[in-house]
Amino acid sequence: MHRDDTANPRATRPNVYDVAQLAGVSIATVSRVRRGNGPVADATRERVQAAMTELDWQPSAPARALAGERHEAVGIVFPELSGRYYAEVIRGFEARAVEASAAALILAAHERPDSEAMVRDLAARVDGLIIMDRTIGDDTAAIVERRGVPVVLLARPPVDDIPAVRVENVEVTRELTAHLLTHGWRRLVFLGDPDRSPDVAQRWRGFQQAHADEGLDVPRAPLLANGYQLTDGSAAALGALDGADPPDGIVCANDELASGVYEAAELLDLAVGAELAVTGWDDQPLAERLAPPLSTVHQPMSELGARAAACLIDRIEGRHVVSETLATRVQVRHSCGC
Amino acid sequence: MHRDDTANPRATRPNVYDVAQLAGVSIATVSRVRRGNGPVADATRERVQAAMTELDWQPSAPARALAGERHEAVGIVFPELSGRYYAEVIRGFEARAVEASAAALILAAHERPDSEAMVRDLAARVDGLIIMDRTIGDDTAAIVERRGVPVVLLARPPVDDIPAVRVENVEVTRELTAHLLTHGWRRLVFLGDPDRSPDVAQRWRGFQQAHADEGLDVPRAPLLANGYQLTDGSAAALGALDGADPPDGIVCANDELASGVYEAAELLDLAVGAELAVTGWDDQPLAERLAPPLSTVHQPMSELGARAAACLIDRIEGRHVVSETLATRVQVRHSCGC
DNA sequence: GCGTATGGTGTATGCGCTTACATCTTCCGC
DNA sequence: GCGGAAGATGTAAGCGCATACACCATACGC
Repeated sequence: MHRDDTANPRATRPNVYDVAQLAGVSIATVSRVRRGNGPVADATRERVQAAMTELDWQPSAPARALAGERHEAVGIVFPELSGRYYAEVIRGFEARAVEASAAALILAAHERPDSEAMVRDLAARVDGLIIMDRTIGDDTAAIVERRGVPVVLLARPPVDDIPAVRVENVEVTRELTAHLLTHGWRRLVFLGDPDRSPDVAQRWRGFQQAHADEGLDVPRAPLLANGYQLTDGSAAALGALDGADPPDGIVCANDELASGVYEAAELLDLAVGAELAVTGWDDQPLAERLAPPLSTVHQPMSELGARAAACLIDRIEGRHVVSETLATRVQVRHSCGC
Repeated sequence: MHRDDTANPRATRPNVYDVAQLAGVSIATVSRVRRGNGPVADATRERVQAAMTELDWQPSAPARALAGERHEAVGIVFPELSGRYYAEVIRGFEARAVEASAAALILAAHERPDSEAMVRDLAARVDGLIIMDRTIGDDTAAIVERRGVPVVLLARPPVDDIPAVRVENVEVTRELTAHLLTHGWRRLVFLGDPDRSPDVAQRWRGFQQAHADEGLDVPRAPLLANGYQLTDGSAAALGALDGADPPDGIVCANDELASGVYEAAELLDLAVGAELAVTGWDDQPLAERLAPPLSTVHQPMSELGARAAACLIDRIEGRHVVSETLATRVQVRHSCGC
């Protein structure tokens, strides 16, 4: 025996040896019963199961991972957990992970300077990793992948052999912008920072293309906000609307920014929908509740996380997967004047 | 050597032996360099570090956990990840966990039938566990604790030796309700299910006590909703407002339900604030944006998660901790008629 | 009746790391 | 000049599990 059996067995967590001893079998049999593989006589199985219950034994996850080379865990790296979008993505991710009986690890890369190291540490404790948005560089993703941990990119472009799950951004923003332009709004600005998110970069491109399509001057620079929260939107909008040559329409990179624009418009006594067009992105429940109801783009947020998780699990299990683009659609309400 | 060195070393992840061999030292020295403990000559340290970098070595988390008996990971179990409240709590939790350089595991217990087993499985791969709200029973929490995994309860009452982190619910709801009553609203109902959440149960109690304080009939039953989303609120409110003896004020268990009540009021052509008082709970950013701005109770959502994580880490490191109750405050806006 | 599948079980090794302990140098004090 | 402390490094024994392989029955073939 590997341990002093005269000591109080309750002083520490039970292990296979304890169960085996109590059931009067070897650890191999205990393992076979637990895993449900290999042949075991019915009577033996019952004895072992009784022992497991009696000792309240739960196998050590690290030990299993070490012996079996599988962590039964997946991780997701995202920039931050503020705003509904990320919460929904993580919700979808977690649900799919649990369905595959894998533990779900999360890491908010934030603007943390050591995020690359943290990601690599995370990679050492999962079977696969989802890397989302503007968090860490493609090179780190490649390193993780090279180390044998499959990666799926989320809301960013695929690289080399690493597949990505994204939503359609360009065409739908083009359509949305065209909608505004054909309804007579002419001095549109785009609110969001293309440099800080691949998604936003694509939306900005769609916004520009719509102008080109109509033969209009193509906007050269977006209106930048400090972040993607309501207050960021109101601050940026206030500056633009109160300045020289104010816009008559603001295409926002998400719904929270749009809410901020509403706030700014209210302060400046501008009627949204009549004097100022505003559009969002995400189609959160709140979009419908704003006054006037917000025209926006619907994207399947939780499904995005779920699909990425599904792809990741496929990769872990050795199946070949390809990049996916999930559909989005313009959701017209009244903030565009309709 | 434990492995066939003629094989391509890149075919598998490098381990301590590879690093040790490359640096010309023993694995003990490699470990010492990595952990930064024990005495190591400067020259040796540099050689080892160079080897680690060259091989791009990341120690196996399971192996470390198995040898060191520490997972360097903490987990949180919550009922669901819909709604801002849970997202914020998890945000605070994750931030604090990472600060303590622990990985963050999440598990949505949902209404999953096997959630108890899932929690026990989760408990086998963390150093400590936060159990939130109505997820799993106290008995399972006790089992986890008895197995040597410290538990901190979140938004539910402490039991035995398991500390809890909560917000103040009773007094503040009493104050909020009294505010409504003294402003002339008389036929108040409480919207939420006390049986499904300890927090809501306390809020319901505060609601009742306010009536008793004023010498009024104490409401005997709350208005139940199917969940805590906007649509749940509107459905429930629609039924109540459209029935016999409609209420003139609705005290909601969270802001999303209150938004739903707004929707119902709109459908029935009732002016919130004038003909119908509505209050929420959470004080989400959206509360301020509703028309009229929502009177609600402010609670420190992300701090709740952060404090729980801090307590958990204290417990893991052997420090004694006591239960905490975080302060809340009534945030009067206009939906109560003020 | 003996050889041989086959089901049931045990033994022993390895997963990659930490660490107590052993070993071997230096270098200092007297 | 010698004993011994202190520094530097190596050796080996686990941590708890999975599993290849060995082993022992029994049952069946002919």
